[in-house]
Amino acid sequence: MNAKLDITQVNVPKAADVLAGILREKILTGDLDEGMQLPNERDLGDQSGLSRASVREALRILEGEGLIATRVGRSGGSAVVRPSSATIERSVGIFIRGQRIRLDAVLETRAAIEPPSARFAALHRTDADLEEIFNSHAKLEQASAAGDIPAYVRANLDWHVQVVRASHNELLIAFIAAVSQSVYVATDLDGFNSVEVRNSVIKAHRRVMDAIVAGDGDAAARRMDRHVAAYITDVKQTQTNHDGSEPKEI
Amino acid sequence: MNAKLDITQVNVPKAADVLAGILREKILTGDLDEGMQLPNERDLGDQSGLSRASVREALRILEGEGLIATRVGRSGGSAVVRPSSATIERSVGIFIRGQRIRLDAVLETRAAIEPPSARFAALHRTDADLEEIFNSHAKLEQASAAGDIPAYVRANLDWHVQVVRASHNELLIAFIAAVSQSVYVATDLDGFNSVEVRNSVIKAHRRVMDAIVAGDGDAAARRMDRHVAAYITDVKQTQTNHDGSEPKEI
DNA sequence: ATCTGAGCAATGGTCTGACAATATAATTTA
DNA sequence: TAAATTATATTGTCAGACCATTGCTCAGAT
Repeated sequence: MNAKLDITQVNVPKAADVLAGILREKILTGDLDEGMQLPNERDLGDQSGLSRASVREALRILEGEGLIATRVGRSGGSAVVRPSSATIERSVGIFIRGQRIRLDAVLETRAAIEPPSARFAALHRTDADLEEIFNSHAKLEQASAAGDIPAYVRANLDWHVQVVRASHNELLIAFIAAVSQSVYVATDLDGFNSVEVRNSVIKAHRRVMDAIVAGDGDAAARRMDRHVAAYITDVKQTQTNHDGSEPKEI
Repeated sequence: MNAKLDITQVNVPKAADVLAGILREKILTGDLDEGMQLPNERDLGDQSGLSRASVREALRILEGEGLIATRVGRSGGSAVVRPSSATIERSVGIFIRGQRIRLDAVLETRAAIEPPSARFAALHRTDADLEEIFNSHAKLEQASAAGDIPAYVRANLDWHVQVVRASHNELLIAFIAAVSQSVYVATDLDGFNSVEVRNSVIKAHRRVMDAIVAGDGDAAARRMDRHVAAYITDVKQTQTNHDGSEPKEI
């Protein structure tokens, strides 16, 4: 009689995946440090016993994960790089577009993350952070006065990112950067961003900045919360004015 | 004399990147819908004028982005899939490990996201959501009573994910899932998760669940905020008790 | 009619070898 | 010394072959 075995699924990893996994661990554990050069593709093939095609596939995986960067030419090759928030931004962007996440939900997410981020910003900000935030706001006021809506929208989003950047929490920064990227492509509506809306945005930003300068975390969180809530209201208002309130996708 | 041109950088996209970009757009715009089969690699090569190696590289890129899934064998091939949060989880995990983000910062991020998520959960939860949350909590109590710490930690994280899931905000769910994944591997300390800590966690969860059942967003947010703040305090306490308070990496 | 098994066909997985494109290093030349 | 040229090391791309895996087909047994 046949024995009853408890085997879940026969695992057949591809050669490139295995090699990528080995290299990934070496990189993430610090065994291969930032800036270090990997052997060239032919040497990697010899060392691993794989063909150059498989080696290239493994390298391409790591490149997609933002762990290495590859250059052609003499003294080129693959070098270890620090994974940046760019990878997160890319995957979040694909997720939003692929899942057809509605603009409402994206704004809701931003509204959830920004107030606590503003609190951290008020508590942890340095003088350099303040300067960045003020710079962004100056550009915002300038673009608003000039009526340059695209520049205004860009400066607006940049201001929000700068505030979160002052929190010095890299994860929150990455999340906000990723989400903002998607908000940007969707809120450049004309009809929205009227003079009245722009002026109230400027006032709200000033109040938040006051709290951050004063190091008042509670006030910063509260004011940011009111600001983003008002923003969402404005967006919904404009959407229902424009069209018959069909839910907006990105 | 040579003209002075204002060219930033000569762009030399690789063949595979171009093809991947084309296919990516077709997928994200819905031109290629979920479940549809792509042509096989040889046909794609013929249609695009590229070699099979380049086609494979393009497919590998899309696979890494979670946009297609490839199977071998007859009637295999590459099919379009919905990008899931798994891609975000992977990139966030790599980001945390690669940037050497400290456990403090990860917990801080979770503490920022969960209270507003609990608010949404209280406002949007369905009966099915409540059942999932109660199930997770039941497992938590059971594991705690049995003294099974690993199961307890897993149930604990699962409970938090379930709460956020009740918010029905896919982005927040993805972020929490990604962050929790990293918290899990780091908070399975012994010494931590004592009986006293476990009992206070259970009480806090009950209070949060009461608010969610009642649909009281403010209370849910407030109680979740207190809960995660207490959790962070406990973790820090344990760390300083154990060793000389060296900051913990993941 | 239905089950069983052997073979067949279609597809991705891997390997090999070659050549092209490119960017740096080394050399030559003015 | 500085500029131009050549050499070289490296990735990028291609073509073709064969292997591995999976599902389908169909003859034959029950």
